[in-house]
Amino acid sequence: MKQEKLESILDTAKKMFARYGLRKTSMDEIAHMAMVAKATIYNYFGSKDKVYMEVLRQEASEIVEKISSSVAKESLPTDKLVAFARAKFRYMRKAMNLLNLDREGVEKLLPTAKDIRNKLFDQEVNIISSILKEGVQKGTFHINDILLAAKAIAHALRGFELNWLIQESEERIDHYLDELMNLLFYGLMSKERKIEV
Amino acid sequence: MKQEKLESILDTAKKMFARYGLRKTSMDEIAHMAMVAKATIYNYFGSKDKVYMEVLRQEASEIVEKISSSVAKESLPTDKLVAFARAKFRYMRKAMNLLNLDREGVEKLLPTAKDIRNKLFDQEVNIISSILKEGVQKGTFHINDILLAAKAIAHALRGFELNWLIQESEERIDHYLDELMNLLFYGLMSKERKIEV
DNA sequence: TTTATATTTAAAAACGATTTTAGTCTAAAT
DNA sequence: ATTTAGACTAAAATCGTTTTTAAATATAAA
Repeated sequence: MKQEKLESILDTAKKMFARYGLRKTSMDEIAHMAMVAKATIYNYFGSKDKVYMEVLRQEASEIVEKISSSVAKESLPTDKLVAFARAKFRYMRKAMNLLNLDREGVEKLLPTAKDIRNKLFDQEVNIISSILKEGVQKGTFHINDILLAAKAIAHALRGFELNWLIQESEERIDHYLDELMNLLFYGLMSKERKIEV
Repeated sequence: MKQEKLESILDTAKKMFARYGLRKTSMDEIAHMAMVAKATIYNYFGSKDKVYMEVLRQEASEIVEKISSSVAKESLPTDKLVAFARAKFRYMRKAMNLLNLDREGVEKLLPTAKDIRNKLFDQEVNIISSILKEGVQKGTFHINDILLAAKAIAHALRGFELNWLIQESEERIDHYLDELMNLLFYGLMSKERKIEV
């Protein structure tokens, strides 16, 4: 098993799935473009679906990675949370296959693909949790149930994910996202509130 | 134009669309079930699509109505906001046509149907705005840009809408919703926070 | 192991015949 | 003056069949 062959296969598969979708790209094409024999792909992956799943897995973990490193660059918990939200949407845009997943409609979705999406969600919750936990330890945040709060925030962020999928004006969405962060930090209740996020 | 005929048509159309979907219900069936002549439906509505749009419009305005009355029952701005969120999801569940809209996939969606959904969103923003405004006037809330805040909240709530469309565990979602409200009220920043919503 | 090639097999596309259905029209009924 | 039943048309959906495509396997050579 040469690593480069495996990478070549996944690389071209990723590009072709993104461009033509799962149904419209054949194993023969992938083999040809990746310059390997078709049998080799089957040796490595076993089936077309498994190739696709691996592509999804890669995109998902890439997103988690990018988000994590964006978050790590910040030191304040508040900045980390903002960095999280922004990075999530910036890099999601580029994960074409994870997105096309939605475009094809909810019911056609392979169960494994659903799992990958759920796992991504869980990882996001984890990251948010650790940000919140750090915030509590540093005394910046005050939260009773960290996990519950993290999940609530993760769910809320999905609303934005959905909205720029349906092609909202892009520019605006970011404003609302910033405002949501602002609200999350300082709440609606009467106290002085900072404006910039 | 007898009002009862018009209502009968819309009523049966609503039920049949909800049960069998737009494509699988014919004008002949609607006419037969509503006990009117097909020509009558065309007299009133002009086309099948227009009947469908009217059904959607009704469902949307019904939701707005129900939400508004739920909100009106509360007197405190905080209670109103919670009532809004809960009512929205309770009544959305029953608006099957508005939901099937999504299940059929984003791209097949009639442009007018999109408009109706956007209008519903705008109306939700309006209700939230007025709640926030009242909260500010009463001194309960402190918000710089009310409209911006309202939109951010409306977007966030869409995340939950999406999630129980994909059939999350139902029970849990409500918890996260409550927690989101809690976060919105009191924020993450360190101060004492009330628990019950 | 990997490759090229051939083979099997199940599913998707293509096709044409048939039926259904949106939308119109008319003459009779209310 | 509406409303109705029914007939009509043109377009779309459905259906049964054939053809093609593409996933997956097998084989033999490199």
